[in-house]
Amino acid sequence: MMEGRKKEKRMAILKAAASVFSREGYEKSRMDDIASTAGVGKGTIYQYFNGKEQLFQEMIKEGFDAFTEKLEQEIQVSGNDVKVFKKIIDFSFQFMEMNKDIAKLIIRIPVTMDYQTVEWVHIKKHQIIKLLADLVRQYGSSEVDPLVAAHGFLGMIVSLVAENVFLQKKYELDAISEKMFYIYANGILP
Amino acid sequence: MMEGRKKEKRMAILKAAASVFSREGYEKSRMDDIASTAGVGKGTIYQYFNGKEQLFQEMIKEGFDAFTEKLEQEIQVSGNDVKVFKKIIDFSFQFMEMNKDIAKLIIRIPVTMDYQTVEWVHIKKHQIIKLLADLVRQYGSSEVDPLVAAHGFLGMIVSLVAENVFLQKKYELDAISEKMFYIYANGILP
Amino acid sequence: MMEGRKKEKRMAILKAAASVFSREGYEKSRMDDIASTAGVGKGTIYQYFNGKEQLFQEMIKEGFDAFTEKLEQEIQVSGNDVKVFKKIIDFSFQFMEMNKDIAKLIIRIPVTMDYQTVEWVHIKKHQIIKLLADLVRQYGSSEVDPLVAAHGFLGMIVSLVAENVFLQKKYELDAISEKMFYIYANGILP
Amino acid sequence: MMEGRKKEKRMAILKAAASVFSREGYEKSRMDDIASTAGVGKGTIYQYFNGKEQLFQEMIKEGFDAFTEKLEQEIQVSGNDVKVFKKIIDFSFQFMEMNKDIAKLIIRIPVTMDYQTVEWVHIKKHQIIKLLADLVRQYGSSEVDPLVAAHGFLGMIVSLVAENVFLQKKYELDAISEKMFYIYANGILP
DNA sequence: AATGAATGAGCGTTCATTCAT
DNA sequence: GATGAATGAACGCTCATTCAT
Repeated sequence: MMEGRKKEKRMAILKAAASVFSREGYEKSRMDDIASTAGVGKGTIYQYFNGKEQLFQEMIKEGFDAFTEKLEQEIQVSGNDVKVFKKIIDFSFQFMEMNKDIAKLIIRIPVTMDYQTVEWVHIKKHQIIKLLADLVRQYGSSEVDPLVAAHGFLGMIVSLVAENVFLQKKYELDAISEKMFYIYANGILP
Repeated sequence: MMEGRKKEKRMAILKAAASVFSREGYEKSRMDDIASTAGVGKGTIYQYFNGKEQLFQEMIKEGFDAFTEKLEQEIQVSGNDVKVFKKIIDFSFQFMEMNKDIAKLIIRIPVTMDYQTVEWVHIKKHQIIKLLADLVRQYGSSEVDPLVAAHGFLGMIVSLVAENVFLQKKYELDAISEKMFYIYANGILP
Repeated sequence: MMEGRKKEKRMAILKAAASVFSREGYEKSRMDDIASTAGVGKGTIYQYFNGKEQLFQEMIKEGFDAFTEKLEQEIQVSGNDVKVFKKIIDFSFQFMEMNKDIAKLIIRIPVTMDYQTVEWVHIKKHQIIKLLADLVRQYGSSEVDPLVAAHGFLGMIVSLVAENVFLQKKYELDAISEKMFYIYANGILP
Repeated sequence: MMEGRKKEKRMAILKAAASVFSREGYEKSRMDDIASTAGVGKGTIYQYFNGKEQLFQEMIKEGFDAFTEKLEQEIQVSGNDVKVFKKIIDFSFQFMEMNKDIAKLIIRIPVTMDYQTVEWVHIKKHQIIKLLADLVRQYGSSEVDPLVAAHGFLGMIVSLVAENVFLQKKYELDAISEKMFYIYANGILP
């Protein structure tokens, strides 16, 4: 019971934090603003988090973990097929579409964020890259360098997600996804 | 003469700004720090720029313009050959390697920057994408969507440049460039 | 019974308050800390006291009253002899040694304490001074001003008690007491 | 010139600090208040002092140093006579009368003040006590313990100064001084 | 033109107090 | 009665900007 209430309030604060941080950026975000967005008093935030910085970190970590976890599930349920890359693109587009706040913040972790968090994100990102590199090894030509290919794949996705997330221009994500997969699979040469 | 002196001082401030902003991030950078790095008094900056925000904008704009300008030259001097993409990758790597300060800031324009600057950067980026899309139309298969391909290309470059710029891990850029070009040209499939 | 329980809890809070206030000073003491030291919930304190300030006042008052009461007893049981001053010194040293928390706070009532409490302490102090002045009148030379002599006596005691209470340097209180009494009785001149 | 201006402003801040700290106590004093009392902006204080704590320390130190310095002069110019104790009492009364702000603070250094400052004050106080003990050795009976006598002397002075400083009751300091000297010299016994 | 001392708006955080359970 | 989660007023300090020199 009690536990449920506390979990709920914690989630409300995290959600408000994601919204405000993503709209204002870390430095310009005010704890006041996050508190009133979450519908709690300013002091309440400090019952759940040590301070602004830890609040930011927790939010990023939970968001990124949710993405990674679901991405891994997605990969596992996909059959043994190169189409897994298409699935990944689709999933990424959908996840980021549904979690724009977190997406914005993950794509551009403030350069000034403490070294620990930056490093944490870096490690997480490389876990994803390793995952992708393994898939490239499995389905790709032996001519391609798996790590470079994985990096490139992630870069492509991020570039298009960013376009969608930051600029509020709606693309037909399905069509884009298909086209991007084609390019990644076959290259641009005739 | 006088003009020359002023230009010099302006450049000194811009250079100092790039260094400090890139090291500290926009919000944590202090005008004091930029002034002493530039070797001028704090008040002097306000003789050349309206304030912190405009200083940041001018710096970004000049940096990005320099990149775009030289990129266009590079494209024009490159022969009529698909190898132009390889040249672009090489050029990007080199430019970013030599202008890491600007590179960092361009890659992660603070989310908080005013809408005008974000929009300005967006327009500039799309000029580059159009340029790239034209090249795709010229040398690529008719099966690929030129805009998506251009986006993907830029994403790949940025992803690898970011790795190099932020993490101080030195890659052998030449080798990476070659591998990336192969993937972009032929895709990952066997 | 109920009454007994309440009294006990009240005493526990007062004791905890004396300990914390004396260790941290009035302003730096936190009600949280006092509550947990007393082994009660934070809200419980407010069932027994109006707030932080009143808690402090009650504690001081009870401590001071205990001192004055016992001091008066001590004086009454002492025979009709100038040695009563020696007894007073001994008693003060012993009392303060056993109630260091209260001693610290009485010696240095925070300047910020509300005027009422300061005035209350002042009145109590002057009751003691009157008591002492009467003794001076009784046993001292007619040349000395009883009030000034009483003030001086108290000052001497406080000065030495403070040294002992604040600095944790253990003096041989008996020896000191003897020496101080000699000086007060005979003066420093040969 | 410039130096003069800066020194003046520094002094103005120190004076305002003494006034506010002595009226409100350390913790309740607000930097805002000190600034406006000094007639400067809040930020200006931070150009001259590192923060609230250092401001308090500097003020105490300069005040105490001024007292000690002048006290030593007073002792030296006093002839070789037991009357030096009378001079010390007079001087102390006068100094504290003219520097009530500092006097209040010296008498009751907040218990919570950082250990360094408390220790610094303690050392200074013991320098004075040594000075007094030497005088007792010089002019007093061989029967008295010089250190205890010095402590007692200081205690007497402080007790009466405190009465005067805190309670704004004006005594005829000259008369008190004479009476106190008599007691200290001859004791209270007939 | 160049400077840097002065300024004060702005914000993260603490903690005494309240009140629903 | 007893509790402790929630609250928000309060304050020290920072730093972009101004302006007298």
